[in-house]
Amino acid sequence: MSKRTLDTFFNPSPKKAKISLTDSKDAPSSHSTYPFTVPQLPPEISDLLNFAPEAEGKAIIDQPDLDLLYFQPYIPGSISTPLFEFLRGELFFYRVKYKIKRGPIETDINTPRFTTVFGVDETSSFLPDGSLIDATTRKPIPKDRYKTCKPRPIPHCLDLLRKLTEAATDQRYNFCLVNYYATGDDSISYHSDDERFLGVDPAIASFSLGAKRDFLLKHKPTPPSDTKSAAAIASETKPLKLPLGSGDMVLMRGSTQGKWLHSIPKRKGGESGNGRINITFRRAMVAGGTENYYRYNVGDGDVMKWDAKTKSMVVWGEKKEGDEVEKKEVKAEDVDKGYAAL
DNA sequence: GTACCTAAGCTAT
DNA sequence: AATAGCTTAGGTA
Repeated sequence: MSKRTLDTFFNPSPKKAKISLTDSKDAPSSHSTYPFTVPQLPPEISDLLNFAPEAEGKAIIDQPDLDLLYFQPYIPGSISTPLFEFLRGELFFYRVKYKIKRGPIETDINTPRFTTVFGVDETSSFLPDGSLIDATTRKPIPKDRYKTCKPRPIPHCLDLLRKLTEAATDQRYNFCLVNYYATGDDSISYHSDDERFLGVDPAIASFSLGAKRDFLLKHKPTPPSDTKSAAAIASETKPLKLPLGSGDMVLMRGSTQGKWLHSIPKRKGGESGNGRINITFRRAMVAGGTENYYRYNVGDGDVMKWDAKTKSMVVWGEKKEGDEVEKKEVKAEDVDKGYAAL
């Protein structure tokens, strides 16, 4: 005879039967374009994200054409390190390689940072099942809309941050770029995120997690002018240095991208070895933006994943013999506007 | 202040 | 956008 109790007789188990893993609210994010699934944030992190921003944003508008809002920090201090370690440990990254030609000499560039990207431009949107529809007609997109990439939906863990950031900054974002700077040798040189496909005066929210790194901004060179004072030129030339700490967020808006350059320079010692993650949210308006971001932030190289044992990014998944993957070469001419990081 | 050393910044390719 | 190689800045004794 069964040992079934009265209690279980009158309270039959509610689980097992119907609730599948993929329906569950805390199911990992998966998609045909992901090399592996990405877990959702543990509650001890996501619960506290709702208390962000921890500090009020401070406007930095005291220089010509500069419009920043600096949250120091934005992410509560109690979760910035756990969030950093979660993302470093759970996301897939790429070390993009390409060639540049300087005069007659061709040089191999090994991008000095790890990157990954999610999102799709305003002309398309993802359905819950992961398929892409046209944003206007709500019908499946034409097969040739994205010729060189397969857009990836933003995983839940990053999409939560995206939504909170939209609310806090009164802006909309459809792309999430993530960069990992493993040591002080990783960097990004001066550039602007002023691609045409972002539209005029784009707003870009940039989060820092992990090791502290200097963020340098300087005005773009201005055409010579007789009417400009030496002091005015000096103020446009002097770089501004923000010591970005874990949890900080910088919202760059208005004419900032059009008129200023920014970089994360290489650094000796100190922060080296701890690693820093940068997350940017931005809004691409046309399909060309999607092609560009995937080409230069995913590329066609190996998938990399954090290895806790060696405390480093290692190639994920072993290639078996006999299934060589064909790789396309990136042309130097296409690279100039390719990167958009910080 | 001065000499020395290293990190940071600049620029042509 | 990245780097090498050079110049300048900054710290230390």
